[in-house]
Amino acid sequence: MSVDERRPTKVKRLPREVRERQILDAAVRVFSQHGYHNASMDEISEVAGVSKPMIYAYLGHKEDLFAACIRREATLLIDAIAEGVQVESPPDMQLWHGLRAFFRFVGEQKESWRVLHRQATSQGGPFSDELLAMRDRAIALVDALLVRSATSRGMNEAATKSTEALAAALVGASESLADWWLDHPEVSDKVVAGWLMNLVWMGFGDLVDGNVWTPVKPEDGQS
Amino acid sequence: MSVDERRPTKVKRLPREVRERQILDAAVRVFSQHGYHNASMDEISEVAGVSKPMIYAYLGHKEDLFAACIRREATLLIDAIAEGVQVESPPDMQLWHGLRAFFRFVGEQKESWRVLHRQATSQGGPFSDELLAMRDRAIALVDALLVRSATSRGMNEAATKSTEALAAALVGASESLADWWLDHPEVSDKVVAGWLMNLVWMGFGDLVDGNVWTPVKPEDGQS
Amino acid sequence: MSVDERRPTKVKRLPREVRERQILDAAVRVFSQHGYHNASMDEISEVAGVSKPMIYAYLGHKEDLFAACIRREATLLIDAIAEGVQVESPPDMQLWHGLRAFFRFVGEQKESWRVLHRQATSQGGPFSDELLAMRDRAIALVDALLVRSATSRGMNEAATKSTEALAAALVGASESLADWWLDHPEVSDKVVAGWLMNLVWMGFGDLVDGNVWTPVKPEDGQS
Amino acid sequence: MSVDERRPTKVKRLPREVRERQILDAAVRVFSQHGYHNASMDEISEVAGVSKPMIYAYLGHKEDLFAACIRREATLLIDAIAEGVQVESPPDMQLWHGLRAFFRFVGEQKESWRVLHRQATSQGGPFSDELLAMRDRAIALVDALLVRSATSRGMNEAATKSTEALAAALVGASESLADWWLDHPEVSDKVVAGWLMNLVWMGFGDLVDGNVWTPVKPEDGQS
DNA sequence: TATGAATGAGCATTCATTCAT
DNA sequence: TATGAATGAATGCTCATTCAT
Repeated sequence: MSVDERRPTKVKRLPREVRERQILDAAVRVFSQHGYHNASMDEISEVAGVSKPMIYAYLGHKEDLFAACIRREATLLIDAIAEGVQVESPPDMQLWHGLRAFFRFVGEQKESWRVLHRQATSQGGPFSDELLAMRDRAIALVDALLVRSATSRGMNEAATKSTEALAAALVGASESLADWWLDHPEVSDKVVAGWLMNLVWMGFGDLVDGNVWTPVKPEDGQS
Repeated sequence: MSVDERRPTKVKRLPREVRERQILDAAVRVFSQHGYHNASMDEISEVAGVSKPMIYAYLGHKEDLFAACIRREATLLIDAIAEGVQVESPPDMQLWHGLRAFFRFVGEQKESWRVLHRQATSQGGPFSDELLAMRDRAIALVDALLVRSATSRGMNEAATKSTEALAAALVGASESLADWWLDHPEVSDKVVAGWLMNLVWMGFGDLVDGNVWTPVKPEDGQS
Repeated sequence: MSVDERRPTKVKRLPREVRERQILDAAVRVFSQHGYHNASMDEISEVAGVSKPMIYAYLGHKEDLFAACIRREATLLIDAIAEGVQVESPPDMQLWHGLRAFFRFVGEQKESWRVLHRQATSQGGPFSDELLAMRDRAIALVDALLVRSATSRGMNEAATKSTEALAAALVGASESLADWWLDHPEVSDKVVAGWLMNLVWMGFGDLVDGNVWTPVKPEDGQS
Repeated sequence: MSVDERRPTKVKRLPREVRERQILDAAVRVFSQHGYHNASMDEISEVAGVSKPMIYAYLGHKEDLFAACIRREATLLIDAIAEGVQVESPPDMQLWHGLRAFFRFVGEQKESWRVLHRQATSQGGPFSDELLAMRDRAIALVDALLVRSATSRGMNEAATKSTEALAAALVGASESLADWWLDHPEVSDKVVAGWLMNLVWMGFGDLVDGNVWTPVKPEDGQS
């Protein structure tokens, strides 16, 4: 058996499914390194150990290939988070576990995260649509969490209006913090998640409780 | 035939300074519309009303040109923020005015913002370095603010370690919220800034005060 | 799982002859639709319901395949014409029946005709040789007819020299008229054949009879 | 002067107009040799002594380039014919001079003729439209000639219906005869034109005069 | 100063063709 | 017999960049 693996016949003849995974793996790697535009199909095919025609036959054009990468990685991320969250838990625990799962994913799947965050956010191309949609979904989920939480604590008007915006802010903060964390691996994911949790959850709690910050002199806020 | 025809006004001999501004304006516009890679030097030269060799003579290669755009726009943003902040004010007011200036800038200079946020973040060309440096500077400023604030309120250890990370989170939250706001122009910049201020400042205040969130059951945090 | 599933009827083991016909049919169809170059072996194999390796095994390379198509269809055409012509008849009747058979074939086998006329004429691949040879054969046949006819009516020198050229002209006229006819299906094949017959036969008859057209002023013909 | 021509500066800097002609010349040559599909832009650029980007800048995509070739050559042909024909002459003389001009053109501009006849006729591609249109125009002109002629001689019904078809036949005959002639250069263009003129003009004259050919036994024509 | 003219170099894509099974 | 899997080799096209004027 091991001999077979060491000396593959000149041309490995693998089932489509396997090849597709190989290709996607290579593509994620290359896209994550060079970015969408600077990534060449040649390099991907080389890294995948597969000729270009196979890529086109199985995954389609460059754009399709990229979209497939995004879709796969985004699904992985979402699944990871979903797996972490317990639906029955109170909102804060859900958020907490969601954040932890998120940071764990970022820490373990650096390349996936880079593709998702760096490339797809960039701009243009029909794929960013796909990713922005998933980002919006994440925001909506957080929003729902915030709403539930606020409701249970007695929502006031100020909080009501702001939940969607704050959900967006939280997602952005998570992304940015994830980037920061990649440069500071000495901190554990648990700690990082804790910081963010404090910032956001406590801050939001204050808002809900009517414990709001306002400029000392109201007129200072005038534009 | 006549003297006028031999020296048509078409060939304007403009001072270098003016040409450079024309070119940068055009470049920002085109980069912001198509993204760095899809923007072609041809289109930029056309929009600028200047031939390509001039662009190369004045601003250098495409990368240089892009970096120049980033630099100019980032400087504008930073100046706008700096102008809003009063150095003598207490930390919260500084942050408040900084945020307000930031959102005002985003609202008024949409193209600039798009170039800064979308293009430069995207992929690690040599230019993103430039931008990341400025982003880091912003983070450092916020960090300093947080430190000052925490110090004045009696910093505890938990807060000390976290300031830089939280500054990064805040910057990310601001960016993300700015994007959200561009899709929800019905909200005033003041209100948006207020939301973020509450979230962050109050949350950070809680942290400093030792009023921290922790998982209900500590063991839940185990990975 | 069951025996039936292990030997699905899907894999028909057909005799070579049948497969070849399937393939040729498909090839004629595809070539006639897209032209030689734009026709892809993939599409042919798909239309034929046969995998590509089979095509190569049975009919050889693309060029060979095309040549085989040409040969088959040209043979069909020639047979159709030969069947119409009665060898015993006088030359004019032979030509007449030949033309009729030709137009009938064009009307009934449009795809065959398109392959023969459009594709093969077009470009000097090595296949067009094959077709040009058959075309030359047709011209030679017509030439023989003209010679016989002229001889029987007392050939003069002018006619002698011209028969081969006129045969070529007649073949070209037939082809062109066939194309015209495909766009004017309201005319019957008999009528069309009649027109051409008149034009050519009568004109040739005049020539043989010495009833020739000459420029009014001979010097007009000088170049 | 001659020295300058022998040692051009490394990069000749010619006005656009000149380059376009060079490119078109090369394109006609290459297309005529290899056919549209087998002609590569690389070879054209090489033959033209110009880099590919210039071709694209000046003449556009391959299809556009080909269409430009067709258009130029077709215009040359039509102009050559138009120049030969004297509008005031009687129909037969017009046809005569038209044919003579046509054969002269074919003899002198073999490459042009090959591009026009072989390539464009082939099929598919959006360019053949362009050429077919010009062919139709030629047919229409001949048709008009036939109609005028028939009218002046007392047109009968049989002739009336057939003119358009016969015009198509004549054009096809000319093309085919031109091809034949290219293989038989020993015959003068004048003689060839004379043969065709006789065939067609006399035959058509017979038709107009009611001197028609019919199958000996009418029932022979039944299908 | 200012530009039309020119190109090297690369990239996505496709297709006929052939193994290994 | 029959085919899914695999590729070498082109080819059309684009773009940043630079001369020669």
